[in-house]
Amino acid sequence: MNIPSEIESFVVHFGEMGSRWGFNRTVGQMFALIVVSEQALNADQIADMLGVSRGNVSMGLKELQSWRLIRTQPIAGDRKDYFKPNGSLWELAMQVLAERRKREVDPTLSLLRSELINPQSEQNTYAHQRMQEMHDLIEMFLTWFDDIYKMNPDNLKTLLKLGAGVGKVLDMKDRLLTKQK
Amino acid sequence: MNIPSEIESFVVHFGEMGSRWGFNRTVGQMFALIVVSEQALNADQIADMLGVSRGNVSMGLKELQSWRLIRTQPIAGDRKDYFKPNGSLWELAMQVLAERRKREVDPTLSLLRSELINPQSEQNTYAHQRMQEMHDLIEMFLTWFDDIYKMNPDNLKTLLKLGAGVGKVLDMKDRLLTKQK
DNA sequence: ATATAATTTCAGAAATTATTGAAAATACAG
DNA sequence: CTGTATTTTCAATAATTTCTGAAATTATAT
Repeated sequence: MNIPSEIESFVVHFGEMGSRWGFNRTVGQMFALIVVSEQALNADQIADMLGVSRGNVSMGLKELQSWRLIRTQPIAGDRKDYFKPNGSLWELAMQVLAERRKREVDPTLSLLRSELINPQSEQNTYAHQRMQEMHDLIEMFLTWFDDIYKMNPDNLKTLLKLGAGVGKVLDMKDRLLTKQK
Repeated sequence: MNIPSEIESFVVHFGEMGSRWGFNRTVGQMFALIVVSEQALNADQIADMLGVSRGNVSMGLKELQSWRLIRTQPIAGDRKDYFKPNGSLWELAMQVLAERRKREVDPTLSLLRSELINPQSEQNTYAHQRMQEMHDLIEMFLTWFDDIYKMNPDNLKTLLKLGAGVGKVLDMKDRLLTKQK
């Protein structure tokens, strides 16, 4: 690996974690490298820095683009494609959440929906009830996520920082409304 | 596969999704099977129903137990271990979230922390700043998650159903407090 | 058009991960 | 303690995923 020592362990770590995050080692390393690089990087630079083949980098770039995590940056007088992160860290994090939801949760909801609409056996078996329960739970989470996803980042950050404190606000709302009556 | 047709596609699906969820195909199928079974199942039953080896089932059960997703249920007059889900679907979902957080996010936070405390180069490089930013973002998410995790399920469900509506409640709180002044 | 630069593709090789099944270990009844 | 039932382990093998590198394709400058 041919990269500055201060980022090496960071890049290696993202490679190791890559598999847990839905992409492979090289893709994880590529993402880490692009995120901490001030200048956009071209494919040859990435291949050289990580010590992997040019073909592998090409496939990895495709994958990161399909996740909408990177984009190209034209550099005047250079025909190569240069890649940089597709937005702020906050935007990248939200993008990862949205993409994982699409890949990890949506297919399960679809399956449950079609099983429940089109049951293979009479309803009210134990299994059927549990699938219904699972469907409703996933749907609740996704409705919440859709809602939250639409909020503007500042409100969302406020909400995050509030944490469980939001429960107190809900209580307070009730008390205030009661008093007003 | 030797299971009732009404759950077969559900079980197969959980096998396919398994890899995206951090465990392998067999473990995914085992989990699905245990969740939709009214009676607790023993290892031989599972091996037979899924058509996999006894050894594979033994390893899978270990893994599901390490995720705290299943537990044993003693059956009078039977020396075999019988397995059932370790709690309600809600509890299982929260458990999956907690476990994935531990495996997917905590290690990255640790790494960032140690890199930032013990920097390999002078601070204020671009890379250093981005790592700091990433650290702070992850820490914010985790603090939020810890907070939320402690809430009781009913409040949490209310909050989920409220979704972005929580923004309105925050606004209302401000308005009510202002009026009271 | 032609030549050159850059990127993508993909078959085969390498690396990794999952599975089997038989042997070892453990648990327990009589 | 002995014998039997049950579970676990793990070396060998199978299956899957990732990676390489050369050939094919695409893009662009002259």
